Amino acid sequence: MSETIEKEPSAAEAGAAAAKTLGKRERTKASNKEAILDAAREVFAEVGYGAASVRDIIRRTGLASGTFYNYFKSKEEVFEALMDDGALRIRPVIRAARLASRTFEEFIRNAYKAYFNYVLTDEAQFRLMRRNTGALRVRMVTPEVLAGFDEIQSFVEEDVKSGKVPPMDAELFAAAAVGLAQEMSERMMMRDNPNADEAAEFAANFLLAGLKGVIDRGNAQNNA
Amino acid sequence: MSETIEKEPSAAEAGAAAAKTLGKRERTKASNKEAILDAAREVFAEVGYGAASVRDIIRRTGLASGTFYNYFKSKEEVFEALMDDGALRIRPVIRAARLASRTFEEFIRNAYKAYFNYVLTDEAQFRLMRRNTGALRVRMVTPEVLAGFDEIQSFVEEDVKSGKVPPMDAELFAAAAVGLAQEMSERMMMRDNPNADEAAEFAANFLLAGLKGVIDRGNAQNNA
DNA sequence: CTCAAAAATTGACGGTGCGTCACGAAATGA
DNA sequence: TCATTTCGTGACGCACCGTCAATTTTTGAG
Repeated sequence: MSETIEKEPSAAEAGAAAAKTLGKRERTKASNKEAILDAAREVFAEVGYGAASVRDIIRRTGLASGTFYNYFKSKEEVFEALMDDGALRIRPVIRAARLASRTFEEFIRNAYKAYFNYVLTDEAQFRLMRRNTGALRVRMVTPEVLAGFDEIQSFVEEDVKSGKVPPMDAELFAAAAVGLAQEMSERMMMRDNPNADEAAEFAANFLLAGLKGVIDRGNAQNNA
Repeated sequence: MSETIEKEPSAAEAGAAAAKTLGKRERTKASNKEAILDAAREVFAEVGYGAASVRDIIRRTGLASGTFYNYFKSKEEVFEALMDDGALRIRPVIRAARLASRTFEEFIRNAYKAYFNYVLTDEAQFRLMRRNTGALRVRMVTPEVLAGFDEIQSFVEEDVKSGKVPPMDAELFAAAAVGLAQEMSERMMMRDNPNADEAAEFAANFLLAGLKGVIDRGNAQNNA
């Protein structure tokens, strides 16, 4: 917890391009963690979660087996970290969409667009997912992403409170939004020429119309 | 591969209530498999997939460890069998809904109703699922169930062909239907007083309105 | 620059669970 | 009754897991 300000070491030496002025400790720690995450991503993508071993992962980093456990408690934990790591990149975008959007519709369109594009962009995560499909599936919509989508629920709840929208089951609606994202993104990814914007538009149209339908039909049983 | 017709054994003996006239071989094989499946369901539900061991499972049956492998190839296989076993109970209902329904709307309503009720009914499957939520999640919508929902895609495709509905991306639409089922059923199950019919109605209204919305908005880019 | 304390790395080790296999028991049907 | 076939058994070898004491590296103060 030393909050002491670092003094430039022997200066120069040029050395690594690491612009950050950090102790060597901190630097190798960060790079090791990154290396382990990268290796894990590869291995999980290649052989699947079940077949992957901690040793397989650590071997690729050149580190010793015991070192793995300085960074992660178990195979499961590194896997979850991997998922969250991916999610962390999309989460702010969804949050930004939330803050920037005055309309619910605007928010939905932006959020889906961001999400679908992210899914397509992240090549490693893509392969990771492809490899892990079965009875035990990877949660592409991780808790982190979920939290992002939960903004949907709160948005709906606000609109309900302000009377813009009749009382309805906001939780189920948010679940629908998440389910759409999960399943549609998965199918989209499997295609030859995936088009994120198109899929996002489809999803958004679907969701917004669905909302309207639910309201019109009067699924207004609120349980609050 | 003996296709020989079974001759009544020593008849009578009354014996087990097993009405079926089967050789003892077949009978114990069936009951063993059932016992293993039951034990596996319990164990997975109690400690989760990761922590469950094949020995934990087989121990509850009183059988020897090696015997497990006469019935299943691995832990993963028995898990999948468990999932399919559950799905097998709902699949015919969805299929029946498909055959009995002349309207797409009718089909959707029946299918969702059947699915949500199934999810709530199957206590063991319920607990199994509750226990297995995380980055690695259980596929409540198993491949078997998926096949049932794929009827949705074919139904839509038919309607497209017959001109009832403008050309659209039936695959993405079906994905949406599946995603709804997966995520909404999960949330529903976590509630204190789950109401399957209500949730099913919500989902059906949502899906049908969504379909309309997608059509109106002209997400008509077909890729066939 | 030196050196002792702190922190991180290492790899060998004990333990656990997996899947196989040779053997014995049970069922089949001639 | 008996040979054949099928199934159950549990010990065995193997691979992986997570730990830990010893070792190396880094740190910061003198």
